[in-house]
Amino acid sequence: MTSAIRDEAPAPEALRQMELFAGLPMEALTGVAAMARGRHLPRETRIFSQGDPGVRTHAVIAGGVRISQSGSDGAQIVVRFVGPGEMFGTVALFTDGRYPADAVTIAETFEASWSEADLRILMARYPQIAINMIRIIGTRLQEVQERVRELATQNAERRVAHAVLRLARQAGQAIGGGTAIAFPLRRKDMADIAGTTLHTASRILTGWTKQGLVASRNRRLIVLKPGDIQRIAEQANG
Amino acid sequence: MTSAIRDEAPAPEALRQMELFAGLPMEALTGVAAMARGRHLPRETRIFSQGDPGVRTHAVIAGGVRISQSGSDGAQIVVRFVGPGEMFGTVALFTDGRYPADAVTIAETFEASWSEADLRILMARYPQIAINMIRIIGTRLQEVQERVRELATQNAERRVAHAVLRLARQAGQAIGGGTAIAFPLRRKDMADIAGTTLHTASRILTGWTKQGLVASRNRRLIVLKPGDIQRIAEQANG
DNA sequence: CGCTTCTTTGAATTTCGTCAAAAGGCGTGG
DNA sequence: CCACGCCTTTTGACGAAATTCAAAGAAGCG
Repeated sequence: MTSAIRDEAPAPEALRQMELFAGLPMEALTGVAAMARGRHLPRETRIFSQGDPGVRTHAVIAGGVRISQSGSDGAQIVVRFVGPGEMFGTVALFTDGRYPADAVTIAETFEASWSEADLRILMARYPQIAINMIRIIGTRLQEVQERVRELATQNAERRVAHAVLRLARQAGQAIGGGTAIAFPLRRKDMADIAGTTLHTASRILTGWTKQGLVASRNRRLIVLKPGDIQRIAEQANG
Repeated sequence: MTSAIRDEAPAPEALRQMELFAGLPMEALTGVAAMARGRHLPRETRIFSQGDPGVRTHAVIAGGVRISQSGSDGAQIVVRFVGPGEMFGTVALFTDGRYPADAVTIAETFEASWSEADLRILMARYPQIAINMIRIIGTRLQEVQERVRELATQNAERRVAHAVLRLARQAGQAIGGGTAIAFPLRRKDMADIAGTTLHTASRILTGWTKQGLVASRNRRLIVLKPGDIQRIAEQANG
């Protein structure tokens, strides 16, 4: 199911919030908005698949998207979750013209996208856009690098702790006595994020639940004691 | 020891080979060369350290550089090795102004570097540079993502196999009956690249040596049967 | 030639993934 | 509203893989 519920251009004001277009004059934003394609998509809709040609750069205006990647051997990881104001599908831009991952909505979502050609025109006219893009990708690269170090050096519990903290920071909303992660997460998702199996992830999370560090309400994880989780994330192995 | 042996500006012709300045007119290259700072550095020289402020973008003209990262807990990984024509230190550009890793020469090296301010001027004048930069970082991001998947899903032997193949592709030179990796690698380096311990790396490599898949001559690894290594890299776990 | 650094190897231990199965939730359709 | 089936989560037992601990050999360097 890839059909849009309703199509419309995004508002220039919505673009102003986005890092890619930060620091642009209003007249530029109008031009950017004119080149955008906006789409409303229902939950669990595939936006693009690994290997698809004809790359566009996407941004979530509202809702959320899961980016995942599967290798030739079928093993899968979740690359990240994308929330409002964040870009996705930017990596393949100006490289090989194929998406390197799958993107699927995890809730009803309004997204905007631009073609590579249009973006090139915009960048030539407003170099600030290119610099913003470099900053965005550079930051992402650092984050992924961080993840590599985690995977290479830390045990499963620490990795899950990091993943939970990252999600809470990225998509946390305060609720009575804790921080809830906005979107529903299955144990399998947590496992794919932390680079472990759903069994290990389940064991760790139920352990924490029994200690009162976290709680789950209908698929949504609630962090009750961020300090304790932080301590787990930082403590040396063993 | 960070003292340069000898300083000089890089030749515009040397820049033409670099991906960052691909597709630029000669007159532009002259301008780029004028803004560069070139340095000759002896072996095992630290170019920058994790956390250093005042970020510049660097390129190796000749020689090689090891980029490594260590976490707050002391655990260390090798991010990558940088060879002639490749850039490094680009990630922090336009972000937080601090280097995210350590860079140390692994051989006598000639490197060039540009300040963030100069690069910004160059990009405003030649947007192609910005687009090249985006492509370079985007490609790197994909590679690192790949590594994340490897670490999350593959066992140590497969990861070492991937690491060896990557190095051979990047820095391999044909010698009698095999491909030698140009720079000296200790077991600890291999381990840090593959995300394991030097003990495990040693066991795996001596195993391969006994089977005749690889050989070592004074710290340099020689790949004798790339096909067999490839098979190990691709075979399912177990 | 002696010292330091790197590599190899063995044995014990631990972590984590695998196999297997039960229990819990949720929505659908009767 | 209840019963059924499907999907997810939990839990136990087991085994394989890799880290840790320990120490001996080998190689490079002054």
